[in-house]
Amino acid sequence: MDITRDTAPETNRSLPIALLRAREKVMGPIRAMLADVGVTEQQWRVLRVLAERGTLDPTEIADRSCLLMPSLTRILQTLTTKGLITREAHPTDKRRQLVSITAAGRQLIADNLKESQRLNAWLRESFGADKLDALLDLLNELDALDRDTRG
Amino acid sequence: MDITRDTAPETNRSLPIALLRAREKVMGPIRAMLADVGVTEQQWRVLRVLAERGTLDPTEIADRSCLLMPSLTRILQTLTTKGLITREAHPTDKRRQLVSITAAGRQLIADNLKESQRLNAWLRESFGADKLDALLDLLNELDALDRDTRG
DNA sequence: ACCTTGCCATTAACATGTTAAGTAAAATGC
DNA sequence: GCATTTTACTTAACATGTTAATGGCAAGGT
Repeated sequence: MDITRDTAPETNRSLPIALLRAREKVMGPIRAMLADVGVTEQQWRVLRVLAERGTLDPTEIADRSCLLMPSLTRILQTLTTKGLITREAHPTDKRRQLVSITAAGRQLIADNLKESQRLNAWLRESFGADKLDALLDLLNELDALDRDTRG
Repeated sequence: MDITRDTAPETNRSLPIALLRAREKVMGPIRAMLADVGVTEQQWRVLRVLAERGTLDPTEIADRSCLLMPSLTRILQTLTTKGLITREAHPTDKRRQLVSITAAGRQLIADNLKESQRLNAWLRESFGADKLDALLDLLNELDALDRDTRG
């Protein structure tokens, strides 16, 4: 009746679950901060990418912010309505768009940057800088698995 | 104009993004497998928990499968419709329910167990058992951050 | 020019994530 | 015993995740 030994590992040794819990731990405070200014975690990611890289087309935004195109389509609509981004047609390729962050968008980022950095600093201090770096290295290595085997 | 140096780290050094990418890397093949039998990743987690622990109330299922109650409510409805679980009233507490997996539910798990183990084995081999364990340790440690400081 | 192919973005349809509010029943306090 | 609070679950409303299909446009081949 008890099939525990035949199934996948317990939840704390299950990588998908462990990744989920860790992400929730890290994102909780950030979500709370962003909720106060009325943007979601995903919208924040898009704004950050645009602030860092400048004008981009949706495909590249999706890649850099880890969003699927259908989600991004809706998010860009929302951000446009909120006046945080602008969209214009690509000069030569009519399939594409060019998305830019507005002054209001940059202001929103500026307003939350310090708090965001505070949270990062707390994590680094409370978890340990060495462990945090080790964790990031392992995660990046995991993400690169298939790409490496092809090269 | 370039505010990169004043903002949070690049995406590959951003823990939330790194966790997201790593999770997608691990979950992709599992999702593909589950799609073939018509259950989602979350439904699979619920069935697994019920198979491992036996009859449970929704609150404990939510805790063990890392789902919020509103999501779980819908998932339990779906699984009931699919005939994979059954729900009965708690004998003494009328607020509660008791959820059990059906024979069909156990069969679904049995049918996918080997493939699931194959994917786990591939990950362990391809990423390295030592690294995988180190990663799980770090993730669990991160998840336990606040609890430790309170004790 | 024409046709095929591929790409960019959107839409559709369904499932889940997330927060807040609601409902019913149990536990608590006086 | 009754009012208050707490608990368990549900519902609502909106945003995103996910896969498949669609429409408009560009590129290549003939």
